[in-house]
Amino acid sequence: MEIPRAYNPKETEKWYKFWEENGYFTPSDSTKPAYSIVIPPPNVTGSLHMGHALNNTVQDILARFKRMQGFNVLWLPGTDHAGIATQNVVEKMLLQNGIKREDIGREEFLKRVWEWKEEYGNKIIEQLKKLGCSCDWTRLRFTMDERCSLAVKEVFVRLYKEGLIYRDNYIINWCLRCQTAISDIEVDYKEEDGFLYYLKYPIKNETDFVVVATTRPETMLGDTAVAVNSEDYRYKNIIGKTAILPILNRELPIIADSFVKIDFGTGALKITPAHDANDFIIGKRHNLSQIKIFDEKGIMNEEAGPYKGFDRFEVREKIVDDLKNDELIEKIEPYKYSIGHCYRCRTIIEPYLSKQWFVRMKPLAEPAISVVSEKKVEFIPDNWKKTYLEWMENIKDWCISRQIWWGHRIPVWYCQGMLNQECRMQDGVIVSVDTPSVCPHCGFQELVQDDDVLDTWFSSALWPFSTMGWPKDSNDLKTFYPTSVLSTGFDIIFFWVARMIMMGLKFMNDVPFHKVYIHGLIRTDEGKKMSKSSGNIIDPIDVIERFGCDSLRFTLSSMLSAGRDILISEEKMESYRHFMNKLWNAGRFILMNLEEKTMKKIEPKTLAERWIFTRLSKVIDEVTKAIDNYSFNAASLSLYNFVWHEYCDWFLELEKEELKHRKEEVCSLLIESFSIILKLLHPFIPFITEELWSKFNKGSIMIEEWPKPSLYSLSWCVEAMERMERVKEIIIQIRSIKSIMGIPINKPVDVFIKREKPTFLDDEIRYLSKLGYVQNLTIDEKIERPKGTALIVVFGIEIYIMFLGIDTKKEKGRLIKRKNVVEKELEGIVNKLSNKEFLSKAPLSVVRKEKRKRYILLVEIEKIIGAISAIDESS
RNA sequence: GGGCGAAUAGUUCAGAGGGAGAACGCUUCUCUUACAAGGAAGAGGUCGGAGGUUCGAGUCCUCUUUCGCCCA
Repeated sequence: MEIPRAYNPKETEKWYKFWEENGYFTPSDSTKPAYSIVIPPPNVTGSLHMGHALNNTVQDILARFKRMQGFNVLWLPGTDHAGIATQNVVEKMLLQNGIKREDIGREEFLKRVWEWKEEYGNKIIEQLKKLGCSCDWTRLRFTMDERCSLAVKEVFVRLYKEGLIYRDNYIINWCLRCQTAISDIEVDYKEEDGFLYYLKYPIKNETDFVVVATTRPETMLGDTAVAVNSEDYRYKNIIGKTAILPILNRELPIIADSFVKIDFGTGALKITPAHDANDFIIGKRHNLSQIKIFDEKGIMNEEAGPYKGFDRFEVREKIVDDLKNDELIEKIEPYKYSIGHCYRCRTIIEPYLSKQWFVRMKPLAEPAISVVSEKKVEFIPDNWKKTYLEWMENIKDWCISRQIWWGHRIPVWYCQGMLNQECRMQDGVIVSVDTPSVCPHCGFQELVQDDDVLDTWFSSALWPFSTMGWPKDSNDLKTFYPTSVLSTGFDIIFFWVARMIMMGLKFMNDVPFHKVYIHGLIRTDEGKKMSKSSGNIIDPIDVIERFGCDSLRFTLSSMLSAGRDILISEEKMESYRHFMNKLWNAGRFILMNLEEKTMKKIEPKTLAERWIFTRLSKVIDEVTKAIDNYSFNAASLSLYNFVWHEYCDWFLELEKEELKHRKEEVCSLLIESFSIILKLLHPFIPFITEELWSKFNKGSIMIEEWPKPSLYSLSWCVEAMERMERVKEIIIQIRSIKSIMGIPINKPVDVFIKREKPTFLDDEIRYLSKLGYVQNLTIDEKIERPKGTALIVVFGIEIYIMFLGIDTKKEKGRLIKRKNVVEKELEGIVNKLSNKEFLSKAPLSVVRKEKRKRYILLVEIEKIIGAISAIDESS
């Protein structure tokens, strides 16, 4: 049978449809042990980037591997509604037609978002299919679908009833562009160049001033106190006095608080409880009033007096000018300070006093800390555990309400009547899974639902069980929860992993997954982050088009060493595409020799056969262990090297000769060995392996059984390995010496081996003649160095190669060079072996090994010296 | 300021107590009957620095330099 000369990935990628149509992605046999993974749901607005490609390649390798190992595998896919991001996308689209979301209202806007989702939201799903992902698409989920929404409401209500969700006026992070609160971890802090302004506040009824330092002078308008540290002798006498806020002439008590750092600025701190998180806490401690000076858009309100109506940053300049005029600025120093930005839109975040919903985290965090310290959830690599624990131990309450429209509407209604004591006690708050028609407290019929929606991560936190049917008691939950492993990047350990663990423990009474595999970031070959703005993005879909999906996957997996960033380049993709071509051609070679597909079970016969099946057993073992340990790079590289440099370079070459004599047997062995190789490679490169498999075998490789090492006797294996290593080494040396002598590799030579004849098998002699181009081989213990030969010593065996008209100068030079190398090595060994402590303290096996090495090197040196003096004598 | 990680061949990385390795790149030879996206041979490294533990240290410990990331 003939297949194309060159590997064409496009031809192989058709198999995806076949797998899906045959239902191979759907778990079917519940008698098998379960293995489950939930996909980290990509944003519904997203398109596949290299990070997705990496993460999903990992999951697919595991899913396919476990499926072949006989597990009932569920890989549950889905997408995330991505509240703010999606709302932004649809808003932008509407704006192109001049429509603002406020123009069409909430209901209509949401309708448009859903329409958008139906039309464009499946892009990334299609891309995952292109990547070969074996997800169970019959269970495709969306964080906003009915099932997940129900879970969200249920969780909210239960947490509220337990007092773990509360509503409070608090300093939150307000994004002026997104027009919503965001949580603490959604704020990125960046160092920026700014100024430290020293403002002089007069002290009431005195001529003196207290000088406060601030980076945000405009916030003075909201100041309600000045604080100093009671330990600070400079200020001891002013505690209890009153300062006068310039411009507004507000009276500010001067208070003492240990939070104030004596050595920062002047040691006196202006307190703005409504616009700074620390000041807010100090304000609470001292019962200070909270004055908001600007609205949600950053525009000054009436509290700002003369500055009303201006933007907050304009006000900064104005105030500084005005204070300068009044000589109330002592100095302005350049100052680097860390400032928060919205992680989504980069806008500077304002700490803002606002009424929001919060989750009380401490009680949820405690059990989530235990399961990780007790290794019920294991991080791979292990060091992420520390990051996780540190964050969890210092966790703060989670602000979950968002002032946007797209998302899970908070299941809270406010009674507009508050007719009785009970209702007033509850502040008219009704929390319910189902939409209430009357107030359960007072029976009033006018109820208004909370406008806000929940943080998208709130629904993501429930993902491992909401997707499986919770709060119903579903079969999927019984079978597949807890999941086996979660694969993700370290950037969302706090956002997502931690919250899933907390929610899983709270509502399922069990961890959501046993292992968390954390992979590195994809970077460019220069180690830079890929980003749209630097234009250095490598698009996985583009790579798949050009190099094939399997090349991409194999590139990623071969670089996937736990916890390390991955630098990719087109060069690498290309080199792994070469590997695909190599594999393709190995298959092609076997096919070309095949007369019929039927394979008989044949025992390996020749040395090369015994050797390759021994090696294969070892490789099966290595690869299985490597995948089990998440060492994807070790698994792929071990397969790469085995296939290319052992199977193709040696085994196939040697079997070419065998094919001439025992075709049927050899074909069976070729198919058997190659089929095992294909199976081992299948989780990494599913398409090419399926395509090649289909040429030799019936059925799909996807549902084949994972190979197990063959059981051969140890001595059989050891002998095959040793002999093969020896004959390979002799061949390599013969080639090398020919190359040095400037003789073509394939020029036949006569070779003499000083050994008893029976120490070499016929197989070995044939291999020497085939791959070493040895013409006449003499094996005899009594050989004395024949004239006109070059010497090599392999594992202590003297071997002479006859060259007509040998260049004795070159040969002498070569021998001297070799002698130097061997002498140096020998010196080290001799030193070791003459060290008494080494002899007495090192393990016996090591000592024995060193002695053996010494012996072999001594023999080689002796022979080399002999050869050199023979050259000297004859010249 | 606290934490984590990295530093090994020109490049990207593996190796985690007993012979410094791979891939890519480079040099030379080679269109050989599966594959020139191939084959063969080669050059290239005081394993960031200093100390220590050990019979023995890329490998373990301490300190240090440089770079990267996270948290405050």
